[in-house]
Amino acid sequence: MANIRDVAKKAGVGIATVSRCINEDGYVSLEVRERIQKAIDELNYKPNALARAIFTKSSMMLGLIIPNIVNPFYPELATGIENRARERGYNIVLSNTEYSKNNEQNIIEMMQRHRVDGIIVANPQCSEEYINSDIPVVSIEKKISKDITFIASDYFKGGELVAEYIIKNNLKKILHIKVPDNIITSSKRFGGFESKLKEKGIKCDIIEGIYGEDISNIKNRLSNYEIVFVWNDDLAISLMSECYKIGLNVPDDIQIIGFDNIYYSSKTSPPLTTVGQSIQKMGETSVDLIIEQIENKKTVDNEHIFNVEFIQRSSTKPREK
Amino acid sequence: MANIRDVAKKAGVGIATVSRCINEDGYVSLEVRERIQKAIDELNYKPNALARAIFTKSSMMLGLIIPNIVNPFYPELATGIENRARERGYNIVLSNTEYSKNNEQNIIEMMQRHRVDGIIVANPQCSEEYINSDIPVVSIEKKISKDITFIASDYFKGGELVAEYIIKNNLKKILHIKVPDNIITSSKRFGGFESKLKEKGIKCDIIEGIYGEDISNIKNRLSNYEIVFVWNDDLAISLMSECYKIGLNVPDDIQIIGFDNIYYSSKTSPPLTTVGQSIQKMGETSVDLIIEQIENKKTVDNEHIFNVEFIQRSSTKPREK
DNA sequence: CTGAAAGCGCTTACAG
DNA sequence: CTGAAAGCGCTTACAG
Repeated sequence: MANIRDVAKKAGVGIATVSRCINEDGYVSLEVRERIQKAIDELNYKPNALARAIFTKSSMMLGLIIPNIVNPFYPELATGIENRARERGYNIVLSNTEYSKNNEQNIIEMMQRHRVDGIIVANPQCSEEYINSDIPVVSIEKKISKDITFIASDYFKGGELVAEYIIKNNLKKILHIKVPDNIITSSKRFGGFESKLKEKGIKCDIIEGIYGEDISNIKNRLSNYEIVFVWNDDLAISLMSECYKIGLNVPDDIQIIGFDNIYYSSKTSPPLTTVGQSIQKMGETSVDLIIEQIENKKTVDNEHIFNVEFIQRSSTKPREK
Repeated sequence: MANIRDVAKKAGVGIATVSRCINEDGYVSLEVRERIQKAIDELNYKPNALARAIFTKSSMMLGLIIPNIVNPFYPELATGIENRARERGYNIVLSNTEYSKNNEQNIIEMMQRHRVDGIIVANPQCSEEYINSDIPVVSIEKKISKDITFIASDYFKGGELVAEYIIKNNLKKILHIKVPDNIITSSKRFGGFESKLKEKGIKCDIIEGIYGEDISNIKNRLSNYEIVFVWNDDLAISLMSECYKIGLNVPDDIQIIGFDNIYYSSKTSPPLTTVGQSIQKMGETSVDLIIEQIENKKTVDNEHIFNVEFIQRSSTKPREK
């Protein structure tokens, strides 16, 4: 593959001039510019961004670490991130950890070696590795430390909104399927839900740690409940599927509420009532914040909590007023 | 950030020795190795993979271009690709084009500049850019040229399987929602479907070019049909949702068949009958084939067609025999 | 087994 | 406005 020297020779100029021309930096006479462009086209020359990065100390690459790529929450987040990054001239190196801490450590190491300009991580499992990193980090969903920029939705309020629905509709037999402890350590992620219910003296059963296929383990108990609040839409959709199989009608026999408002939650039968996060916007903001850190070399705002909204669809059935 | 010279100085050795030690290449005495390791740890030194790449002409990065990240088909494909790439020591630079040719051209250019070792592209819109690329390319879903390795499922057979179901069940009022022409140009993607039907003298209505929200435009006509074959699961799921809203029972009033077997197609109510592709396996194979080209600098097999299977779930209702 | 030197492809002062 | 030179952080023959 042609290099800058080949182009310079062909155009009959010095390599510094070619460099200036490519980077549109400093004056190059029109006539020379045309000669250089011609040489570039003829040689099919592509500037080596790696060589450039090593000098400018800026690779124009952002690392994106997500735990899982099947739950559409993360792809939607990634879309927001990728589009904004591209707008801003950055590229995304994507990795998913499959929720393995060991994978995550390897990925961080690799990204550091490749000199990404910043790392955006959703639901991090590691912490030391980010704290010790010389590279700026933005974390989504889970706070790593005071110094690391943190983005999340207002989970507390989300929980409250669901509790309010339950209270208003006078529902009594309640099941809450909680975030598995190994996924988000903060067990009070939906603290607003439990505290609001407790305020009114309402009890609810809680199951923790269920994920994916395990949902079928609880199907026998399902008919005991009027409503189930599930920690994310992905799992709520699995639960609806289970209800369909065992002949439990949603929402007549059992109501279901999820969390996230992923793309498919409006496409289930019935459409899923959920607490909506501004997924794409969170992604875009994470890019803006990491670039701010990269360019200014300092943290400005280091906590962004996004609002959530209760989205009433047909998997719940509010009492007529 | 520390560089190799800092480590060499601290360990009291030459930089060549540090390099050998890091790359486990050539002999370094145990005693020296320990001293170097200590210096690396103390300085928190991370070898600059960019500098290495520029010399070895191998960035250990693979470009992955997908058109869309919301249809779970592509994330699932990406998972297969990413996991296999990591196993083999490669990293993934991901970009999605949003089905825009212009985006795709920019992405290719950027990947070439970043000297990815190979590009895997799903459903390419460009062709010249790949043909002229010095970098190996593997294309999935759509063939670019004779010289570019191509991976796909046996769409023809998939179409035949669906036609066979229809014939066996003596269904007459059939609608086929076809691949939009702007997405896959090859209009005979499911040629097996139409030809098999024609063989038996069975007619079917065809709609082309519908995507996403537009599905609601055809809902008035839906009740005219006994069965709908939709070009992918993503759209089939939207269609089921539309049926639910207008009170059409699946499968009693209308049967629906999709294509892909994405993760959510088993979780709809009712679960979706579909033609299954080996999505993850296609991803893994694409990585193996691109690495083969990178390492041997030549194309070995340049066409891989994966088998498909008819997956009977509850959105169809076969006649009792 | 180990180090000095040349070179990978670029950019950036510094002269002219 | 343009070019020669030094240097970014690494690796690889080549000596020793």
